[in-house]
Amino acid sequence: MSKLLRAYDRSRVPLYLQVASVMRQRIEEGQWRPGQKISTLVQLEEEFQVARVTVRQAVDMLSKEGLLARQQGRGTFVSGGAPDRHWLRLETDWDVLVAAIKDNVVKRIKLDNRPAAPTLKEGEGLLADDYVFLRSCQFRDGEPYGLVSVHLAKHVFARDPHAFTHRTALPTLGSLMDIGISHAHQTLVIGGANPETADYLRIALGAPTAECRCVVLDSGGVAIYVADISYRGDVIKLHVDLLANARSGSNATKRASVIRRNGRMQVAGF
Amino acid sequence: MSKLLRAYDRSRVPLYLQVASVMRQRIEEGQWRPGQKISTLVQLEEEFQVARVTVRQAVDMLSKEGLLARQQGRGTFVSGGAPDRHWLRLETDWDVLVAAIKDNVVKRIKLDNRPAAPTLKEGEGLLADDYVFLRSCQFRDGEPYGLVSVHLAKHVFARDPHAFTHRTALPTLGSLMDIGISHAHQTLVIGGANPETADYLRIALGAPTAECRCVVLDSGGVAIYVADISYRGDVIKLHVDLLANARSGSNATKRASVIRRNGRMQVAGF
DNA sequence: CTCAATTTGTTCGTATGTATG
DNA sequence: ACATACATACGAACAAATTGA
Repeated sequence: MSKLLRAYDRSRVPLYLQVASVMRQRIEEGQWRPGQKISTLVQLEEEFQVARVTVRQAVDMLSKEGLLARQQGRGTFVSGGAPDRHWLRLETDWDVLVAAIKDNVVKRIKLDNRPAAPTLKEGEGLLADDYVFLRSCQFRDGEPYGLVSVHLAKHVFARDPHAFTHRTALPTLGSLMDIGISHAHQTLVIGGANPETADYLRIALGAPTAECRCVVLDSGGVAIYVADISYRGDVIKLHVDLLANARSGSNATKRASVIRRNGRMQVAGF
Repeated sequence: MSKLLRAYDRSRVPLYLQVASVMRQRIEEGQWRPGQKISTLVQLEEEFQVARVTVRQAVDMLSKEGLLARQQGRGTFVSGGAPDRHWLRLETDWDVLVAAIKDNVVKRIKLDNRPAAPTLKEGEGLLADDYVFLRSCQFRDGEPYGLVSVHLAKHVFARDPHAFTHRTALPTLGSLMDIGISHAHQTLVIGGANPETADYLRIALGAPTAECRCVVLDSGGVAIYVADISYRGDVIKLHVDLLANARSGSNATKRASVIRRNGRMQVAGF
């Protein structure tokens, strides 16, 4: 059995769509360049180990998308380059992050049912007395790309309700200088869109998303800001300077000693 | 038309699998807790706007996975908590990263065709004269989770061929103290498995992956290490301390001024 | 104990989409 | 273009187990 058929058994996505995805990927990566003649149907049949009609179905799709063009008797050609993806850069530093998102355009979402408090995991601090729940959708060119749910401690929200409801919360939070911030972290995992997220972001159910969680603790260890953000998986890009800390002069060996192998947790570079 | 059917139009993944995914997510998130009775088939029919048989197919799947248990006349129950995913922590600091992966177990892959040199993008330095290409697959409990392709400058490789072929390259590189490292960065985007990656990682074609690229430049700005890594998307987790830099004492406002809005690039927290 | 309501289990028939040769 | 096979999805009817009045 061929690689592809084994993969098909694992996925249940129609074969012609899988073949189309691989071909689209080749165009996006520049492996197949604009104007270039791609392999013949016979070659593609052999490579993907599928019937001719299946290859044709895949090529049909990409033709309709405007990526390929067929000419009877000549072959199939790449008609245009794929548009740029991964335009959204994710930041990993408080100051850069806050400065960067302070002008972001968002659309508030009205809520039917407001969850009272966030559910905090271990290491995410203590619950505040009361929270305000804010929700918004982020747009670019009229296209939604991020769905943001924020729990903001009520006593912090009360400091400047107008700013918190009309602008992104994090910069506003940063501008309240007298609130001591003892801790701020973010986590990211890759997930799949649930029905609600899929609907807001206008993507397929189960389409890959970046699930981000940002938690800010005040000087008393109370979680004053807890955000859960779902980004479309295809627009984000993360960039990390591995030597940023080393350059800023802290002790390298000391930091390296922080590593723990807690249970089955494992660590890797990315 | 319901949200789900609109989403179905966008995805072409079988409906029963989509329904199963949503239910699995609810169990993983704790929205449906172990022992709890979940909604009846009739309720699920209405919620997802699908036929009874389709709901049953989804429940069947999760039963086989051991997440749900059905009892005729009583209902369907959550049998156990979902196992912890996201066990692979991605590191964002050179020292921590190097120390952490130095004992990783990998399996070298024999190569048919060795690409001569990496393709460098802007800002990834200058090409070295010659490269050695190494490829390996990372395992945990006999399950593959990462596929690593490394271009290593030949003159660096020649310093300790045995170490570079038998251990992970990055720690070995770090141990060669006289090689000045001027720059090291990583990028991450979310991608989908191509046929080759899907085969090595034993995942579905197009299944979400974390596509990581790590580039190390020597003091002359030459790219001596270029790694392209594909991780299974479902096992990784990224954790970033937003205040790490602030704590190490560098000037916050100075760093914030680094932000550029180059073209249509946009920035966000995650 | 019986009865009715609830809930899952099973099995028709039908239609459509996918994939092969 | 055609015949064939299989998977997906629907709706509907009926069977079997559980529960509580």
